[in-house]
Amino acid sequence: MFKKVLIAEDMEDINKGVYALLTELSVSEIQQVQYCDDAYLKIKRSALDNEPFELLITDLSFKADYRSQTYPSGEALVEKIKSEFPELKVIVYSVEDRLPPVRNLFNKHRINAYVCKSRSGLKNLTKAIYEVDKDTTYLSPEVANAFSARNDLEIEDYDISLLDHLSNGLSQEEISALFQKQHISPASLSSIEKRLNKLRIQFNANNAIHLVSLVKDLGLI
Amino acid sequence: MFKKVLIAEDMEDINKGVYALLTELSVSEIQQVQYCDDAYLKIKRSALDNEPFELLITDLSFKADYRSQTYPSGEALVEKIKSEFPELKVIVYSVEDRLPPVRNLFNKHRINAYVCKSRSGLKNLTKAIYEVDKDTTYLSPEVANAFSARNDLEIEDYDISLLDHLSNGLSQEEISALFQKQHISPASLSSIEKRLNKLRIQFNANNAIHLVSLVKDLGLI
DNA sequence: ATATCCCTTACGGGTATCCGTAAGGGATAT
DNA sequence: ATATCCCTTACGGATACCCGTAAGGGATAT
Repeated sequence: MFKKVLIAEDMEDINKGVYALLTELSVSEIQQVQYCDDAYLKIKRSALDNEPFELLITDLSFKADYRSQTYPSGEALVEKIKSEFPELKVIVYSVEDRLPPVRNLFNKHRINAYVCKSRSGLKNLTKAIYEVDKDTTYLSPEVANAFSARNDLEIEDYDISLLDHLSNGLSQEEISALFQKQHISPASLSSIEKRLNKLRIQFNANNAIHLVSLVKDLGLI
Repeated sequence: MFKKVLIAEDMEDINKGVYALLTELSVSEIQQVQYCDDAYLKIKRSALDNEPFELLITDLSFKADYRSQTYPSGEALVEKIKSEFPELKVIVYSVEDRLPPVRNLFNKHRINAYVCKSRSGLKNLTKAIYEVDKDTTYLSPEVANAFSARNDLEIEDYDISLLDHLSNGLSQEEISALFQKQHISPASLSSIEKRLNKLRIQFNANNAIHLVSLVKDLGLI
């Protein structure tokens, strides 16, 4: 079982709950932080001291306050950590239960487990810790079909960026120009129109506004 | 100080934290539920038994699970409670820190206090309990300017419904027809265009998609 | 080499939206 | 009563978006 674990979670009470859980699992060294930047510093320091953490349990959303942060979100922290310390296991523990963001964490950042905060969050977190200790991954039941069921159809990064630009106020013509400059293909206005048409059908959207509204709710952008 | 308090919060650990806090404040009777429907039933029952609750502390978002609920959210619960038991004090305790939803809770449902879950959430919750006990309202510092500062300019219900219809995929023409049927004025296509133009300027939006995207992020719809 | 398929692009017509102008109507002030 | 102001509505042109068709080009198969 893990000996040295770091908890990154801004809310005191939850942080305490996780701490209590780890104590029950007889983890000998548990450290807690309420800011992502502190998490990074602690991990960095412990690595330099040759006493590295074995597991990071982190939330996704951290309330911003007067302290400005290099890593404002759990995702930013995970990205940095996993690129610099790929051997450090990471469990994300968050209320987010939309599938695309969860899938992203596994695909892009190679996290080891995802647990939804919920009525039985701590129970699932326990399972996750055991699984990750055994070098397997774990997915909370709430988001179990993040991969298995082809729940939302195949959406490529291209589509995401297209929708993102749209939601940020760019016209289709501007997006076309932008893609041309960035050498992203397809870039023609016609292709963009076609792609958006495909997406509208896929998501049963009446028009572009509806489409963007839907994918925002789904957490795709 | 309150003697009989109900906590409605789906997450176990937070529920426990609030319970502990109330115990410290020597509230004699504390009951806890993890579903809004249970909260309503308990309140109803206690009223019938002539031993009514004096205070409800509730979250806003409750994770949906296999149990289908009449009141799926804290807001739905609060609306029902405040209409049926207006004398029951209500404190909302949630992570939501966008101003419009918070303002709505006070304006539409006459809640007594709003506390943001955050690093110092429990401290603020304590303050809120004291204030509400003294028959005053309380607002968490994170959302203190929900009323004072004219933070987002004057947005009427008309605008909200307009933007909501837009985000649900209706064309401006369809919205015009709908408003005509509902005898909502102004209903003409021209007026709707004008209103949207005003909103675009107000929110610095490039186009309608951008506008809807922005107001969604702000929590207006 | 030719055929076939798929993707990208170009084009054109129809529709929705954007935007300015102006007419009508109600409320209030003079 | 008249003038003024404000809101609603109508209209028309410009632009953006929607949608179908078709041409070109690369990859693979025959």
